[in-house]
Amino acid sequence: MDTNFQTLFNYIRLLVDIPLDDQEICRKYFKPFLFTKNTIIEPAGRVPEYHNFIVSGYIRNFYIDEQGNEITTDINDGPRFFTSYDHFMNKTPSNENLHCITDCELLRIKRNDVDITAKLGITQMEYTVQILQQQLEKNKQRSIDHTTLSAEQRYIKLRKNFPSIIQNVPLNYIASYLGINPGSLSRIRSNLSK
Amino acid sequence: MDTNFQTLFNYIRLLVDIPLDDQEICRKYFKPFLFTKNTIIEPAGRVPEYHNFIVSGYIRNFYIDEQGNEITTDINDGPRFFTSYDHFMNKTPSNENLHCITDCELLRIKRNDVDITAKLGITQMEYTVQILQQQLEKNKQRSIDHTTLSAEQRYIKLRKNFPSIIQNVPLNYIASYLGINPGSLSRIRSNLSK
DNA sequence: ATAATTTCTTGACATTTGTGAAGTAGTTTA
DNA sequence: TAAACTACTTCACAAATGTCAAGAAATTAT
Repeated sequence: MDTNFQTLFNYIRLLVDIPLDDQEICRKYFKPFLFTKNTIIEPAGRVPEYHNFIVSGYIRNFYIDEQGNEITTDINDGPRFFTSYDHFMNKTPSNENLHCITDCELLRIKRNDVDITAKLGITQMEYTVQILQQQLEKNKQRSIDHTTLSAEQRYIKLRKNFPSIIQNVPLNYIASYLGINPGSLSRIRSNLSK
Repeated sequence: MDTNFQTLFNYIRLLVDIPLDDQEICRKYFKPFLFTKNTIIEPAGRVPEYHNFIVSGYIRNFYIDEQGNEITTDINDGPRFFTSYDHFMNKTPSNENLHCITDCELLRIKRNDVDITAKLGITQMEYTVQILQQQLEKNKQRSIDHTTLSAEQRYIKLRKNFPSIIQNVPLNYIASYLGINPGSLSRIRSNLSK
């Protein structure tokens, strides 16, 4: 009994039906992986090799800026798909690293296999467009949050929407993701707990 | 001789070829509109009726927050497609108003007609996905800019990339878009000019 | 041209957040 | 268990930005 794929199918079913045939295709092309904490599963500078589904664990995207600082641009936990979408689809080298913050269980499908399975049915295309739209909406909301909310409000919102991230991800990654200095974030946290 | 459509075709050709047949379809379904300054072409609360191509002029998206403040979330000038993408595609009521900052020449296609023309060819689907990806990338970059750049740096970047927006759009809209208080933006501008 | 309106700037002061160093606590490794 | 490392907090001070009111400048309407 493979709970990885059950997790995957349950997640997909949130948006679309997934016929048995398609489940078989998934089982054929998605491969389970187990990564330990601090593994870089896709390095910057290369075209992403895989489309990833997080079964469990926490993964961040980060890049190195001109001053050599790590900038965390995204943090995700399972169950969820994630990838450097634009680079994955355009086959251009990504500027981002994908980093396992904790031990992670993934299901991964190779780029080429995505092209193959895409020809098998319209369902996948529809699903892909929906995922793209979700991602678009997420990025848009994030940019609005960062233009309209204070550092404290951004932290409160993250804590409310993703409490498990606060509990499982080191605060300096969270600080970078929120665009707040780690010291300032610490101060904000201590103010809030009074 | 219709310069509106020449502008449209030239813009599309930046990404894909556009056969004569498809040009005819465009001429059939896209309708020219002329709006005067300060017209709201799509109000918040409704499902967007049109997909828009700006031939000339400046348009912003804005919504009203809980405190009654106008928040400008996007500013576009021609030539360019623009829409409240997620609401347009999902047929859900938008929370955003589309506001002509200046007199605007548009080409518009109705939602239903997009569905019709989509069935006519794969080119449009490919083009749509590319536009979606562009939009996704733009939103992502914007959120990164707002987490990593100071107010002054954001203004400098906008001025560099879109000098015509600085010259043609009132600064309080720009300030809102950049997430800067209008007074602070004025100070930043005066510091820069020294 | 005058008035009315909108847009932009300026200034004093408040608040938020950044900076960098130091120190504490917790966790991992040997 | 000790040592090493990582994560987190705290502090004093600096810098950036917000707030709000007043007024100047520019634009639009009468």
